Amino acid sequence: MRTIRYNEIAADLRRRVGGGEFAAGRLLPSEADLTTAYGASRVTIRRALDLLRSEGLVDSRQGFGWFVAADPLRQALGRLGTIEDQLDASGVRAERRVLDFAFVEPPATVADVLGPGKVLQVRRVNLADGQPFARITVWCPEDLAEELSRAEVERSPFYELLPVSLGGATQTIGAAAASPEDAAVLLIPVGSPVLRCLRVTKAADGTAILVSEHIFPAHRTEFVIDLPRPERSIAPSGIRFVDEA
Amino acid sequence: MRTIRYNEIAADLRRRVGGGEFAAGRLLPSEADLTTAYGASRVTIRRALDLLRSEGLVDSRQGFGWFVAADPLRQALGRLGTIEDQLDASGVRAERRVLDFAFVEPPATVADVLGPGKVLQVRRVNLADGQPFARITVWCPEDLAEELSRAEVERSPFYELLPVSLGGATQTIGAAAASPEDAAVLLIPVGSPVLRCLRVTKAADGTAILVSEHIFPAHRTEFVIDLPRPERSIAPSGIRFVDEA
DNA sequence: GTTCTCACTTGTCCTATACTTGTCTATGCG
DNA sequence: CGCATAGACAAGTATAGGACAAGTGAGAAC
Repeated sequence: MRTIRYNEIAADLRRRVGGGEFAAGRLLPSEADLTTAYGASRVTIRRALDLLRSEGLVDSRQGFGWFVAADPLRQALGRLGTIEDQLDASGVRAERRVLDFAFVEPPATVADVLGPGKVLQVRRVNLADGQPFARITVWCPEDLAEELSRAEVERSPFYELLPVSLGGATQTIGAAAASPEDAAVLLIPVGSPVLRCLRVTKAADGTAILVSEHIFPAHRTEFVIDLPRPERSIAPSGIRFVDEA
Repeated sequence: MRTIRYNEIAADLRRRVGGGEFAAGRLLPSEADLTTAYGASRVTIRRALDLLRSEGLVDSRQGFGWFVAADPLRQALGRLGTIEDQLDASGVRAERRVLDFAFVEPPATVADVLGPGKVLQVRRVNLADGQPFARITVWCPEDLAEELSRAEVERSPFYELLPVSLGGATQTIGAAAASPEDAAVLLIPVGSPVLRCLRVTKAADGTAILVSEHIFPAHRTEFVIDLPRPERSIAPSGIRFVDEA
């Protein structure tokens, strides 16, 4: 009975990865180490690892190594994506409607982050299956927003329109009572609870390029955060608690 | 197991900063001191410090030094920790008060997660500097809670009392209006906005062992989440958006 | 008081080494 | 032809060690 070597190795690695020997986010031994450990050639080891990658179990970065991938669902949604993407992924028809498109002096809180100077302020409402879903205000520095048109902003998310590569974001989640504007746009009573998310998006070089405020009606929305096993994860999960009092 | 040195150093510094060894606003040892202390090169030390800066824990000024970031309550843990730890770390006196301690039939939503059978239900209020800060209800399966006393629960967080190793948690963050019970405990008006966090904690083997509901008054609290740069992150942060409608 | 100097700090660049994955070729075996 | 071994090279990463510029702060000199 002839067995396929890389399938054996893949099965063994699958067991080790799934069995928690390598927890999410941790590095696997290098291909060279695995070569000696399994007594197989590097090509064979790589075929086994490629198999595991195609299953979404592990991933690699050149020059760095192989590591255990997070839960595929988490992975897909954990990236810096738009809410529309996430809705699309769950089969909900998402729609954007621009209420307001103007270059203005930013509010103080926005100026603190983006620096002085005029900004493009876009007010939008997002609809999911025709229902108002989120009231969004985006502020973007004037020099980055020069080329943007109202139609473009209505059609595509900001992330796709800006001519810079994104570096990450910090999001603050809080609760608040719906303001009259929120209530009018979201079709909810004034004072009813809403989730308020303030997101600061940074470019790859670390400069803040986008500030956005998302208001969600509480009854329709919630955030889910996975806190990884504390001691095992390379990247800290990044949730922290803040008192703004 | 391969490890990345700057990640280890960052983890150690994170612990020292969060643990109060360096008080808010205080200077950290200079990079030169840290290189000798950790036996690493300056490049490595700086990568660790840059990591901590990206998390908002520390900051630096040329010619001056590295210091713990200004906002005292921002220097939280990130890890799967208790809110009390995070308050302690920032010098706020945290206090737990048990309101209710009973073995009961769980609500349906809790039974869905923990399975059938009686559970220990503990209602608590957390105080920060004497002010009610969070209203917490914890449900724990009866067989795990047999040895727990009311005094123990008042004294220590659940995480330290359970005889199992923790595997991670999933936390849901939503907004709601304060119920009469919330209002009475937190000293806020009925109907005012609150943050409602439902956390399911799992053991290392993946079985759910704890369900807890945390109610925070909106005006005092918010969550901060860092979404890392997509392509550089090993373990995605794992925030996802859900629609519960 | 003001100004200067000097020690010390971080910010930014460089070179160099070792190690990793990504990709390719050549070869043997059934 | 698929599977395996062996090797070579490119590209990326981690770390060490160094050099220099620029900012800070305290004390000396005036």
